[in-house]
Amino acid sequence: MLSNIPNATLKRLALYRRCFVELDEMRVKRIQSGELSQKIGIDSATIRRDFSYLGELGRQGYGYEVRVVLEAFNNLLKTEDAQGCILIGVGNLGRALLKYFSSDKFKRRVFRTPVNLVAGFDIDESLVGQSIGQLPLYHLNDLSAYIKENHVTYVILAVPPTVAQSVATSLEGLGIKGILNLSSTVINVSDDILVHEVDLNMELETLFFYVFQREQLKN
Amino acid sequence: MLSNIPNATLKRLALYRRCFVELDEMRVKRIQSGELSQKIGIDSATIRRDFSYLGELGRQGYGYEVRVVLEAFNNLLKTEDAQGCILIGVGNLGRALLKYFSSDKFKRRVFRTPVNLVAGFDIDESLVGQSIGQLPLYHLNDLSAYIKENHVTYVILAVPPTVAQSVATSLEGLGIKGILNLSSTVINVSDDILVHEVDLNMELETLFFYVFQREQLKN
DNA sequence: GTTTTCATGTTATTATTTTAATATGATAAA
DNA sequence: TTTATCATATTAAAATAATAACATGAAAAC
Repeated sequence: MLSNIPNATLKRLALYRRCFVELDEMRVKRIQSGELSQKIGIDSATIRRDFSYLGELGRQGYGYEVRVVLEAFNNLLKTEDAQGCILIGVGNLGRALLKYFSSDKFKRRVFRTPVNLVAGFDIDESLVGQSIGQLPLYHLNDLSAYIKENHVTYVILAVPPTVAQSVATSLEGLGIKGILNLSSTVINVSDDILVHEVDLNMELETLFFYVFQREQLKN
Repeated sequence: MLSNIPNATLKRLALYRRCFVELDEMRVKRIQSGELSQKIGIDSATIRRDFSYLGELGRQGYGYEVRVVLEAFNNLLKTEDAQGCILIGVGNLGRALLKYFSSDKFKRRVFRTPVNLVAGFDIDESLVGQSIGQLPLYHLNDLSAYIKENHVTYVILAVPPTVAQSVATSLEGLGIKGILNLSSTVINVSDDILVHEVDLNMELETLFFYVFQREQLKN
C-alpha cells in the first residue's frame, strides 16, 4: 500500500485533507464515511477505498478519528528536510496569492505541510525590496542563486503567458520538483519537474461546457 | 452523438479549444492528432475519440482544419440569447480576474463564447460605482435585481470562505445556471445550479501529493 | 459477559476511460 | 487515371475507476 496510489485518488486527497482540517478546527473528533460522503458528494465506498490506501485508518462500527486521518496525511507528506516554495510573478494574481497564502487561515491549513512559501520574484523594480504579507520580494535576476541557496523545490508560476516558457526553462536543473502553472499557457520542462496546470480562464469555460451538456440532456 | 459527451472528454474540451484559438491566431490552417498530442500531452487516439463526439471534424490522410474544429466548438456553445456572467467579490483574486478577463487577450479567446462578463459586485463602498477594466462595480444589495434584469446566468464567486455559503444561497431561484466557486470552501446550492469548484490552495497541495507519490515510486 | 448493532476494509461486479488495431476513404504521387 | 500513402473514425481490447455486496471485528446495548 501507501505507494502506488491511483491517480483518481491522488486528485481527491487535497479535498479530504481540507475537510479534516476544518473538522479538527470545529473540534469534531470523529466522522464516518457516510457523513463525509454527504458533505462532499463523493460515494462513501470511494471514500473508504481512498482512505485504505493511506493505511487502516478507521475502526469498524465507529468511523474515522479525525486526528488519526490528519496524522496519516502528515505521514504521507513527511520529508527529511523542509521544502521551500516561491512565487514568480507578483502581478494581480500573484499578489492575491501571496496575501492569501500568508494569511493566518492559510498558515493553519495548508502549511501544516512540510512546504513553506518563502519569497516572491518579479522584474518590476518598484516591487523588489518590498514585502507582501511578510514575504520578501526579489528580482528575477537573483532567482537561480536563491533557489540553490534556500532549498526551494516548488514554484508557483504566475507570470504572463508570453514569458512563461522562458521562465520555466530557466528553472531546469536547479532541483525544482514541481511547478503550479497559473500562466494560462502550456509550458514544457524536463521530465524531472512535475507541472500542474491551472487556468482560471479554462475552468470558467469548462463550467460552460458542463452546463451546455446538461441542457442538451434535458431535451 | 453530440449529446452525452463523457465526463472525461468534457474536462478536456476547454484545453482543446484554447489550443485551436492559439493555432488560429498563429494562422495555422490545419493540424493532425499526432502533432496535437505532442503539444498537449494527450494520447492521439484519445484526441480523435474526443473530437468524434463533436462530429466528423477531420479528413482522412489530412488531419483537422483549424477553422472547422473552432466552428464545432462554437456550435456546441451556441444559445438562443447571450448569457451574462458576473463576478462577486472584488478582493485581490477578484480584481485580478476582472482585469484579466477584460483584457484584449481574454476577449479574443474565451469571449468567442456566448457568455459575457458584465459586472462586478462587492460590499466595499469605496469600490461601488467604480469600474475596473471597463466593468462596472455594484453593491451586493443590488445583486438579485441586476441578475433578473440582465439575464445573468453565470457567477464567478470570489468572496471570502466565511460568506461564500450565504452569498451562494442568495443566488438560488434567480435563473443562475452555473457558479465558478473560487471561495476555498464547498458550497451547497439547489440542483439546478451547477457548481465548479476551483481552490488554488488545494491545487498547490495536489501538486505536493503528486510529487510525493512520484518520489515514493522511485524507491 | 453475551448479544446485537454497526461501519470499516476488501472482494466482486459494473461502468468508464484509455489504448491498440483496423477498415475506410481522402490525399498526393506516379 | 491509377496506385500508394496516410490519418481519420470506429471497433476491439485492456486498464482504471466507481459502485455494490459482504465478511469481519469493534463498539454499544443488554
